[in-house]
Amino acid sequence: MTEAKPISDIEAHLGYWLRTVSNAVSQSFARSVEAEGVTVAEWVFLRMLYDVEGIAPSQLAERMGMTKGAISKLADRLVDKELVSRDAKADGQRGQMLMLKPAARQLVPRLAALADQNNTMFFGTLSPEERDELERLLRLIARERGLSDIPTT
Amino acid sequence: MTEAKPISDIEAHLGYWLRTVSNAVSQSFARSVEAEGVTVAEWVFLRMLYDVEGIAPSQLAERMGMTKGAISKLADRLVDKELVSRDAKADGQRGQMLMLKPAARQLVPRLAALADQNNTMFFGTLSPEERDELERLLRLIARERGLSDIPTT
DNA sequence: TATTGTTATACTCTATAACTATA
DNA sequence: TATAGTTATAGAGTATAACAATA
Repeated sequence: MTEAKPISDIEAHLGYWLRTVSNAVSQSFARSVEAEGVTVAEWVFLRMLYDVEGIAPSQLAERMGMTKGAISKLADRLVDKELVSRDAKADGQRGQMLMLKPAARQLVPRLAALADQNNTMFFGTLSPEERDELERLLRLIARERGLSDIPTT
Repeated sequence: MTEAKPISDIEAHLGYWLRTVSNAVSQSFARSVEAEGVTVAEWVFLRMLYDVEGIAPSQLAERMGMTKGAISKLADRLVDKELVSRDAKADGQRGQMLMLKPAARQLVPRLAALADQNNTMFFGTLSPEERDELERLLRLIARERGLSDIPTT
């Protein structure tokens, strides 16, 4: 029989569980918003636009940690769905302006409710203190590693 | 100006940060194992096979939370790379047997080292107690939601 | 004939890089 | 002529479902 050399994976576990739980949460959420006709990435896109008057694709790309190309494609879909408008910036400014259309302003709160529902399903078993701690640790890592420091609130 | 109705997203935050951090960890790890010629999913696949003598594709699919089709495709790639063997089960048993080839037995510990390195990079700023707590909370959620209760160790 | 596995199809996500438009 | 954005290409991941093989 082949000897399985034991691998020290105390730390590897953390990455493993993080990925496992995150994927499950995202997949579940994807199913839940599917009925509203959007994907998870589209939800994040819309959610970000909800809090601002308008934003340039390049800026959104930075905030979402995606490339210009990816944002462009996402924007295409959302424009097709009549949820987002894409206009040239005013006067002497170069570039574009992405904005939510009225339909999306109504949609986002519904999606947010689904997000809450989904999160309750997964994190509801944790105590409020545990949830706070989990969020604190995740934000800590995000900040340390320079990940999007978007408030999102 | 458009009124941005405030959305209660205390809980939505948790899912958001979870996804953000998890994606960053996975992407970073993907880059790191790319040099060894494997993807993250392939790493998980190989890691699972490392601890067993052999396993049926169907069983692996269940453990990895993937469909048969996805496992089949993954297995194809790994067989092409000469890292995994795919043989009919012995005697009267139906189905197949996936096993690591010797090259993979040497590879997995190297990948595990990269995983440790990657995890240290992301979780190293947390104290040991915080890391334990993070893992405890993630495992708790995974168990509650019936996610793969694989020890992985 | 169930069960196991493969193949075909399709879509999202992501990245890179070449290309276009314009202030 | 930089900069902003689009388009083309490609590969990974995932899912569904039709199909094949076999104990």
